[in-house]
Amino acid sequence: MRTRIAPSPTGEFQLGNFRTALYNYALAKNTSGAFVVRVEDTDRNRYVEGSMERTLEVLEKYGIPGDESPLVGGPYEPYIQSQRLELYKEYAKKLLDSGHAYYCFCSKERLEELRDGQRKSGMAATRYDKKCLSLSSEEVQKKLDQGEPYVIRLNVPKDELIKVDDLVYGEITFDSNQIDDQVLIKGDGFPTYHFAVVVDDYIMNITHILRGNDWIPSTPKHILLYRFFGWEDRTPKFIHLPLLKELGSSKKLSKRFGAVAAMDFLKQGYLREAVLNFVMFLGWNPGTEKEIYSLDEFIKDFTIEKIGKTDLVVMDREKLLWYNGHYIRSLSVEDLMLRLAAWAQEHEIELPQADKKYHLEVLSLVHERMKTLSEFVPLTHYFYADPKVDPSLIVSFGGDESARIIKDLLSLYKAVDPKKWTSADLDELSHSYVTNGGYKTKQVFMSLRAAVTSETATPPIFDTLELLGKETTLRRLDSALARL
RNA sequence: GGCCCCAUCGUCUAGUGGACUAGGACAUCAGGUUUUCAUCCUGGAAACGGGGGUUCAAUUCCCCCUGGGGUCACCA
Repeated sequence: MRTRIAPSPTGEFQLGNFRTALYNYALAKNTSGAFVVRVEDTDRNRYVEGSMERTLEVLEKYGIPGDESPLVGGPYEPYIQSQRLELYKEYAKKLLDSGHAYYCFCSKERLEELRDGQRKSGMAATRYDKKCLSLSSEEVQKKLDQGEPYVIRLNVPKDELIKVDDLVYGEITFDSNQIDDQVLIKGDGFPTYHFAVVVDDYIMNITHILRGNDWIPSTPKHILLYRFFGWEDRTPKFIHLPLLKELGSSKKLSKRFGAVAAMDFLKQGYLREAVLNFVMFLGWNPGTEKEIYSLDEFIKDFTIEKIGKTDLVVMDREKLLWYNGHYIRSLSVEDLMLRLAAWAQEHEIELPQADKKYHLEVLSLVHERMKTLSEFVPLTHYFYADPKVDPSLIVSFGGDESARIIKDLLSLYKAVDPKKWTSADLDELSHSYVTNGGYKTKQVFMSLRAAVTSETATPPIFDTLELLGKETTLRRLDSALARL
């Protein structure tokens, strides 16, 4: 199978489009076909500089690059529509000649009036009234010669039922009277999406179209085009996918809830395999209880039959977070460090300085506590620099005896043989202090934790002290004591 | 509003007439892993929108209602 995505360079590549890309990629790969990336930059007004490059880059980063794309080329070059303008004109001409398309010279003002009038009269959908269809060829030629601006419209037949055969939704029937005479070539000579997509999909031999179900209503226009060109036998299979929605909101993805651009998830410290795994299940599932999927496994198991019919899929960011934690935990500490370093470098995030051995030890303590790479710094700051400790935090655990506890621990730890500065020894020593002093374990250990780390949640406290070392521990206790 | 689509726990979903006391995962709650947090383990609560049919039998098939969404541009 040959599949494609057709991103338009009008902004950042969003997660919804990314999901579509992933499914297209998987379908092509599991049939040893090709996944095409074709940039649809036919809207000059909305064109955003650099958008195409970033889209191609993000596909690359997630490991689902196009087999054919503006980046790597391919047998049907070019893969950027603005470079294929002549082609569209040529094909528009064919439709013009066969009477399936016509020139329209109506002004924007007239079209607006038309629409307003139709709306007021309570007409269902607003449609062009085919006024210019009645122009004689002489009149058309005359206007053309005079250089009057024009568009080319599709001549949609009256009173016909147009059937769309969708592989997940089944057969959907549309009344042609509901369909507008779609503009095919715009006033600036650029094709509209509807026209360019059909021409290019045909030329590029695309066999399956997976796209968001917001495209369902325009599919009959595309079907008509295939028919008018005489390409019925090469009409691709249509597969429409549920749209993505934000949890807690009634509508589409929103920045209010966090990242929406596929690239941003990476930047925020999500692992690509986690985002991939999360996205796979937004509209598809294998029908088994397997939930952890690598890209390769997904490619192997992905089938159209298992795509869900649901209309809207809510993306639950909590689940993504869980996936991310899962993948972080499944990494070795060494690998995690490599990933962390690469991530920090790529996104210009500053990591604390220390030698590799120390980093690894810190990492092994917070490994299972990290849900995103970006949590590393807030989770470990006290391993790298003396924290500012709020005395009241210590008091909130130690009460009136806070100063005494810290003082006792300080002298207790001072006497420890540096060679015996280990988690187990400190644990034993401290526990006997708690018992002998008649304290509550929580009172003592939480005071200690707060004094040394300024946090209430850390790895086991004696593991922490061991790694911090005797000198640092004493220094921090000393400074905490001074402020109590 | 016209047209089109969709409808199982809070969320993603399994389920294609009887094997369903409706399964899993996330989230949530309780307990355990003898200090916190996290991990891990155990357990709990949690759903077939409503009404008609069809059938010996409906979550599953049909119709209506309701609800949700999409789309109606010289944007994609």
